[in-house]
Amino acid sequence: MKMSTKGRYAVMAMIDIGEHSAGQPVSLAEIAERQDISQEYLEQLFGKLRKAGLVESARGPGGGYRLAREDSDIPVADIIVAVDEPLRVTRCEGDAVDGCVKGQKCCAHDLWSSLGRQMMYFLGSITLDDVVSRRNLALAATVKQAKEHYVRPVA
Amino acid sequence: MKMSTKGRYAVMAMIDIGEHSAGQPVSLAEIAERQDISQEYLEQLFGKLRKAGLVESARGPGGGYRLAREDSDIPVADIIVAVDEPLRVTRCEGDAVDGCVKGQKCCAHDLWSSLGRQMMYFLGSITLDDVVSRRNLALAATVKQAKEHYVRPVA
DNA sequence: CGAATAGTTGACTCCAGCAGTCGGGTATTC
DNA sequence: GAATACCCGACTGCTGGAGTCAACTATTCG
Repeated sequence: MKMSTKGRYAVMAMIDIGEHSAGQPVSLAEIAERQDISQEYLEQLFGKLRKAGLVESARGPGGGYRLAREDSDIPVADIIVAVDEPLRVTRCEGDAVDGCVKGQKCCAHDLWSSLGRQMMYFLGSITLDDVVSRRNLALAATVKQAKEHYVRPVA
Repeated sequence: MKMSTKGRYAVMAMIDIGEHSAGQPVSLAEIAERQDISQEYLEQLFGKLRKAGLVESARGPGGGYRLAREDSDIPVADIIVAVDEPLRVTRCEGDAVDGCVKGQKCCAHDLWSSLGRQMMYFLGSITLDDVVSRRNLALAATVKQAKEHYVRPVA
């Protein structure tokens, strides 16, 4: 899991499309203007988003990008994963037990993978649509369960 | 919220102390050896951990560090926060609406702060003791609730 | 006392990766 | 065929993390 402005920008741009595309594709110039992100940078990001199949492009005048699927069908996690490179495996990362500590799984290994999973689940369960159509959020009640599940594994 | 090997190392080291300290302080040399982290780097980290009041030090021969509190009383979150600097505010971070987009709160703002909170809650609810005394974990059931709370805010 | 141990501090180097830019493409529309 | 807008790769600057080094201070123990 990784979070940078890259991922943030991508999500913002996707939301922008969701909000302003009325069937018509939305040009990067518009997005750049509205979201205050340089167009050149957006081009980079949208290259990846397109390859990931999250958006479709239309060239020529009147062209731009449109969402490949319903916004209620695009989890935020997909966007992040598409633009943020799969961070290099530093010691203890992902599910593989590559070089944790002396070839063995380090004592905190499960903690990190659990955290990563937690984040992915969270961002995977929230769609573009969710982000657009809501304001003020709070979550708290889930905490206790989170701990329960960590301490006394289900599997 | 930020995650780097810094935070990981710190947690590993703290666990190491928790496991090997039988009343006696544990020296950095030992930890460095067992966890395969350079001692010089550990020195840096422990400087912060000490200032944060998470460990106590004893100098001289036979010296080292010991946990300032019971391991069941040290949430992982505290450790991370102690060593990972409070990341600089890039555009849209923390709770402040500094420079999101043109002075206004950007459309994804709540999403990020919610994610950060989610991580903090998770790591804040897990103590050193939890990490040590468990294996294989899974959490999943919390996801649905997380989404509920995001989409239909309680407050 | 003095030597060995081990924490304390601050400055320093190295480098991957992010943020952002530029220039030249190619497809499409009108 | 001109304007629009996506497409692509290369390039730059720089921050911050990872790790090193050296000199210092406090404590123990013989």
